[in-house]
Amino acid sequence: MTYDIDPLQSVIETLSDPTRRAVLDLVRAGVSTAGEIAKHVPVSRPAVSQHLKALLDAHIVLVRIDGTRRRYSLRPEGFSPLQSYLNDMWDQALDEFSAYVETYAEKRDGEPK
Amino acid sequence: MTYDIDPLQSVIETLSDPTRRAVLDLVRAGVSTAGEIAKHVPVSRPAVSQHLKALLDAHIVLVRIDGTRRRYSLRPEGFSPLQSYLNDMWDQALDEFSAYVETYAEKRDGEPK
DNA sequence: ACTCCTCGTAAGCAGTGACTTACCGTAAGT
DNA sequence: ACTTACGGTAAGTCACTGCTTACGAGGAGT
Repeated sequence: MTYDIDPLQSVIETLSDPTRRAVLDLVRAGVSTAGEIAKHVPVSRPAVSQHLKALLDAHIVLVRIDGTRRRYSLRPEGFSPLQSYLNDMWDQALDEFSAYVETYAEKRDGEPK
Repeated sequence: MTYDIDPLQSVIETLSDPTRRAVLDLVRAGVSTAGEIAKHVPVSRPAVSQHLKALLDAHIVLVRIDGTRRRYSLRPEGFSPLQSYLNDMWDQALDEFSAYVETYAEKRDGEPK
């Protein structure tokens, strides 16, 4: 991952790896520590650490230090950039649909009662 | 891109490339042909074709053949897997928030009037 | 039929990113 | 103090992917 000033880019990029999503799912499910997560995922513990770092950098996960452990938790606001992006898509779809309905209704038989 | 039976995986993976999102944005904006898109993007025309193929495979874009041209258009339903995934995240956030509110209210002073 | 235009596909290359092993720092328990 | 458990970081490897150039297929117009 290079620099990433763009929040949307970093969120999508981070979510695009399946293993990383698996890690995220475990965090979501309450498995909060790196070692514990590693037991449920087919990669080594350092790999999990690296994924957790990526999730942190994308701001979709939080750490709380707890003695020698680090407890990770979900940070749902982190998904906002992605959600906004999707909303744009849906809006567009709606706009085009209503435009289509309008022209269709007009060209066909004008205003239906 | 390997095989991808998983729709969520293919959508996220496809959206994760910035150039590809730029191509998608142009399609959204009504620039429907490969050659025309290539004029607005800092890569070669074949590169654009490859991106369009990826978008097709992920089912977030459609083609209509029009003589010697191919007109691409947005297919918003293609985003559904991603939207569902996000919804899960938000739901989870809501659940945890209300659980927190409940225990907090209970432990603190019982049911507020 | 010949040319022009549009565009997908093949092949090859270079950069990136997801892993692994090895290592080191640090808190907790005895 | 010593040991044990946790876990982040470094270095190196390998596969993948996004790019380019070169090519070929197929409609449209003359």
